Amino acid sequence: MSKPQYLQIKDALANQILAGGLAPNDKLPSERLLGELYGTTRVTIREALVQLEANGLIYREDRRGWFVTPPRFRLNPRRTSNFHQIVHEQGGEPRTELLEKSRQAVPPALMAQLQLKPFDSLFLLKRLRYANGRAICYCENHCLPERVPGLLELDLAGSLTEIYQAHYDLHYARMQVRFFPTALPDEVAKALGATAGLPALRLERLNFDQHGRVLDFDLEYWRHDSLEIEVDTQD
Amino acid sequence: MSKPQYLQIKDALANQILAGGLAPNDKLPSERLLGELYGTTRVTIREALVQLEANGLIYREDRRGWFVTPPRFRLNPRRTSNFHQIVHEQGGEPRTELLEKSRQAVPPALMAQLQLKPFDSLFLLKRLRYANGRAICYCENHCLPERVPGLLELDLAGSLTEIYQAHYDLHYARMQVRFFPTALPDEVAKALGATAGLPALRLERLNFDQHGRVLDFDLEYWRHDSLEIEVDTQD
DNA sequence: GAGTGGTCTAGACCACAGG
DNA sequence: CTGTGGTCTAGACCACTCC
Repeated sequence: MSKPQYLQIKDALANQILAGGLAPNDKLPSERLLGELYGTTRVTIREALVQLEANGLIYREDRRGWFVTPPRFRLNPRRTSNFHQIVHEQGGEPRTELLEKSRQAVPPALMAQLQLKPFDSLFLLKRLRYANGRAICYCENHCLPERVPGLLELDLAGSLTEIYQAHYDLHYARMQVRFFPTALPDEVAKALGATAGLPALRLERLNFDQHGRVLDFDLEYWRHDSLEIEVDTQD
Repeated sequence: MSKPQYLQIKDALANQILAGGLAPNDKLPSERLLGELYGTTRVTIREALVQLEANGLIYREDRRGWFVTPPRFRLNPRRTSNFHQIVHEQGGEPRTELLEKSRQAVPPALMAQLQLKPFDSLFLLKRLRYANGRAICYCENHCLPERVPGLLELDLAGSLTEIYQAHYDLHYARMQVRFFPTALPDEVAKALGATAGLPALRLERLNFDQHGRVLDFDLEYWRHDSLEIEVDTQD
């Protein structure tokens, strides 16, 4: 009736991390060394580490090792605050990296939501969001060219919200948000430098401007250990 | 530059499930049989299965096998609708099982939020939420005895919302909700009949009644593959 | 070049489910 | 009782990081 070995090791490691004063982003000993310390094989040690990763207590960087997860960022899906603002308010150093910008035919799945016809086109931005040097969110913006002509010529490494405001006099007045837990797709995992199959939050957002018109559609994948969400019905 | 074997097998299995017409809750072949089919060992097959589980495409029942996940239920944290109502509206058969009811001293972590003093007591309910016979949510209700005297003598296998309304003329007027992805703690996993460490959504909710007073505090763990959340800022 | 994590093999034993 | 998934061993090779 006792716990399996890997859960005992998981608890032992968790205690070491929480009580032993390991700081966020500190590196754990190597898997082989942990195997010796706990008298077992790498497979069992890895099972324990994967459990801690699922809990969000540690994370890995590909082939570099296991590290202690820093605190989550708080998100309020009802507020229109942008990524840089949120991270900055909570004491982090935000950064956005532009992976790709292009003009594409509207994906069939988005046609209805964006009120478009076949062969209408969209601006597509693929970007990475960093906090304190750690990539925590992959983000696709599908923008209506009609609303934001010339968008692709602007500097897209910052906040879209601010670009909309400054160049087009538009802002988000309403958002339809939908999200659920899943795992990172392979390509997204690669972009984030994470393991394929890492638990993640997939978030979709349909944004409207102050005139009630559809403005853009966002698709985001957040690392499961990087955020928490708050909603107050009174806000 | 090709994918590792377990990801190829994952894709193959995903196609079999999606295209091959496996219905929700259908059972997959045994791990040993899959190992033969794909010419590899159980360890590699299991790695592929765990990936599909992380995606939410399949789930396991302890020692019974792997099954195709049924569709998620949609949740709106801003609406005060209760579990039975939500599941029923979406074509499911809801059920609530009472695991435990007791009166306990307030946990220190809740004292401030519930505006209580040390040694004040709380009613504690532990319950399981089922949809179509599948346990998808573990739920703890921490209720203020002052608001709902005699609560423990009532039938607690239904909706708390309705009990509050019918017996105490109280309803939720405001909720502070907070949630984040993590893994199931061991005890919760056992109660849900799930694997320890399964990805999950941990949800905390502080509820206020129509007089603006704190009413109760909920702690819930949802299977990661059982729900999706919708928020519309205009609602 | 040494050491790391990522992947994989070929077994084993156990506890439990189901007939 | 048979078969299942859950756990574990003791290795191996590779791709990559870091020095």
